[in-house]
Amino acid sequence: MTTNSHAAIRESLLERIQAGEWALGDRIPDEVDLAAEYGCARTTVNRALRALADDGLIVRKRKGGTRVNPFPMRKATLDIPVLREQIESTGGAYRHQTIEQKLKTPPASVRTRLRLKTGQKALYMETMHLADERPFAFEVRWVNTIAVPEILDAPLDTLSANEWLVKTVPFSSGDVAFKAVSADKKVSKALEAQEGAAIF
Amino acid sequence: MTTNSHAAIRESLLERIQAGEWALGDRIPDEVDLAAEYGCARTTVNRALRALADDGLIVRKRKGGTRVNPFPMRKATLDIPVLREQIESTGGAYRHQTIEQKLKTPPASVRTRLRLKTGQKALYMETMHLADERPFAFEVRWVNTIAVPEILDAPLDTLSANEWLVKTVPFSSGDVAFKAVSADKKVSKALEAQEGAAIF
DNA sequence: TTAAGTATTATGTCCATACATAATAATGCC
DNA sequence: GGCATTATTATGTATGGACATAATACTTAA
Repeated sequence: MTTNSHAAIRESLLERIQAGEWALGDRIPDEVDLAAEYGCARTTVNRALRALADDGLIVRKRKGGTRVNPFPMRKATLDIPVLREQIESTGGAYRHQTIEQKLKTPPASVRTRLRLKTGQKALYMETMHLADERPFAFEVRWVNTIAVPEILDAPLDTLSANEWLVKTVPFSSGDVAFKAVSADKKVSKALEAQEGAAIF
Repeated sequence: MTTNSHAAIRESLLERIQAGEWALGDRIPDEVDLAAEYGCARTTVNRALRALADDGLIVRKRKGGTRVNPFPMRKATLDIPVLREQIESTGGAYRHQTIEQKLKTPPASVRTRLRLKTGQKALYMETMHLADERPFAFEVRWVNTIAVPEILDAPLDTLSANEWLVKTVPFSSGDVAFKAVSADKKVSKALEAQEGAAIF
């Protein structure tokens, strides 16, 4: 109850579910009760619960209440940005460059998708994609190393992680999520720097 | 403006974007103006815009306003339910059964993911998955036949569409989305019927 | 007993308002 | 001019109240 926001509540509920406070298929308290418990408006709880439902963690039914998804289907969610294709289709030469690559604790949204518990780390990668040596896209990626431990030894210098994953990982074995982000401060700095470097 | 709901507004904006009312990277009216135009509260417009932003169709920045995503990255989103693995891991015998399979107009949420225009159809499939002849899961699936035209001739009797897609489709070529749904009326009817049939 | 109709309940949605926050634009100063 | 400071602006989030709706639980009549 440190801060009262939909994100914090979502966070808290996620932990409680993962901690086993409610079993699979169990009904969790309704919005009014949770609002009382967290000391906020029902609207706020509603938003948190809707987010969890979108992630497939809980199932909601009118009158029936909200339940922990009794059918936690193991699914691999791959968002594959096909950058190489996009670039080569316009006649450009594709190249990529790894900027950062290390184990890190992911934020809540990613953690939910990867079905990691709080504190568990995932492989964090930042990659710059270049078309004709000009920066084209910056990509952030999280990989669940528990599901895909081989990636730690993969030859990511020559293949992009994207390609490697698509070619190597049996789809039934892991949970992987990619995430392309829009440019923020850090990114535009990197883009500028490279753009400058490309000019000279 | 027939009905005023976040879904309708989202729908309308999606069409207007696809119709080219605003170019890529263009700024669209801000929430207050849209609320006035649609005759609703800003909250409602906000929700619609947030949904579109989640789908990657628009990009939002504080003070900067909302813009049509200038970087419409083509990406394939695969949500692969690995039902066979799940069933066989518990020692069951897996079998599936196609219940329905036809071209249909998808709802907005699916259409957005498949990047189809209004009115364009997609392949709609309903499949029942059985473990030891007992109904285990019901699955609804939408496939963009423009991206994956070969599926119309695929041997889906022996392979499930799931397996066929995973094995055959080059990931860079198409937009496919799967969607597993929780049991509704129609489904539970089907489940009951099959359960009864399995007993005798 | 079964079917039809009714009440109850938890989620779904909308509204009007308020304040927070990030990012740009404008300002004033050296 | 260049730089730090201060508006301004559009989105982000939260609230409390209201009504809609779907689905269950209950009741009543055939």
